[in-house]
Amino acid sequence: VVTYNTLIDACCKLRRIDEAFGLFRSMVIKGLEPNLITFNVVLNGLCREGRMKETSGILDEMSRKGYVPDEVSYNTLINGYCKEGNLHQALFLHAEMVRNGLSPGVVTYTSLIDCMCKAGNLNRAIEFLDQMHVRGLSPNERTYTTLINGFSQQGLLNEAYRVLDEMIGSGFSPSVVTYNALINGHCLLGRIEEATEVLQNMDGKGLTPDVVSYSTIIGGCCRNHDVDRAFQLKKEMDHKGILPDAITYSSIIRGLCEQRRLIDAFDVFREMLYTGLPPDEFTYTTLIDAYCKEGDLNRAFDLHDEMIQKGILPD
RNA sequence: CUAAAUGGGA
Repeated sequence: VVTYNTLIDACCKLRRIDEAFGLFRSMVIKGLEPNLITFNVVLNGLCREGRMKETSGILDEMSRKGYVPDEVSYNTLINGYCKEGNLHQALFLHAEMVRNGLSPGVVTYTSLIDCMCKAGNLNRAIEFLDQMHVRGLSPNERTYTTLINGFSQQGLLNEAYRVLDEMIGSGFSPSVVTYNALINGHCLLGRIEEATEVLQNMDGKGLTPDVVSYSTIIGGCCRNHDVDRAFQLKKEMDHKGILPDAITYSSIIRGLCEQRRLIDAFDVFREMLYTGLPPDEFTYTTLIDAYCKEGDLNRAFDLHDEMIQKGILPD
């Protein structure tokens, strides 16, 4: 059963949920009883795909077999509904888990805080943080990072840094993710200089900027119509041995398209192919959109066909 | 063996 659970989980994480279901069903055929973890893994697979409707069927199947959802099950579902933007259902499940005698833990609260942040309701996020303290729970590094990201996304950098201080004061070391959230906050305000400073200060904290750190700033430069600076940063990445990914490339392509530099954009696209990085749906959509806007429908259709041929489905 | 946080398109 453990082997199956591991395999099913791996399929879910690779977004091969159909194979996951195949394995799940074949367990029963082989006479293996799925356990609570199996069900949790399957629930998580559905949640990750945004297939929340299908979770009730699995929950029914669970209860038919006599399994009662545990904290992990609830956290999985709460997070799924949060990502879907269904705050109501997330809060309902939070109440239900308490009603069923389960104690929401730090993971539950971090999900709810993230949910509120993404909904732009930072006051509500802080309320949950306070509620955690009342219940004797301590936020962890991820909880703080979630909040810092929430404030950064809203352009409330002072608040974000206040949380950072609190985080450090509580004995936590900000991670690369924490700093990346702050970098993004600076970029969203168009303050690329500051973002770059944060990036540079990371080294002194014993942290190495990663592909996200760079892609964030590259995206920020492109939004500011400064593609040249984006190229500079891309060079710096190459120099440091940080491998760009599809997002890094798509950001640059997007910046070039916006400047109507479609020839350059296509060159970058070719470089991407050349380095063996598979473009994804976003990359294609960016280019197709740009060619359409230029009235070059032939190239747009060529790319459309190319993406289908590569098994990337247009949406 | 399962749950929470950071970057790109329309």
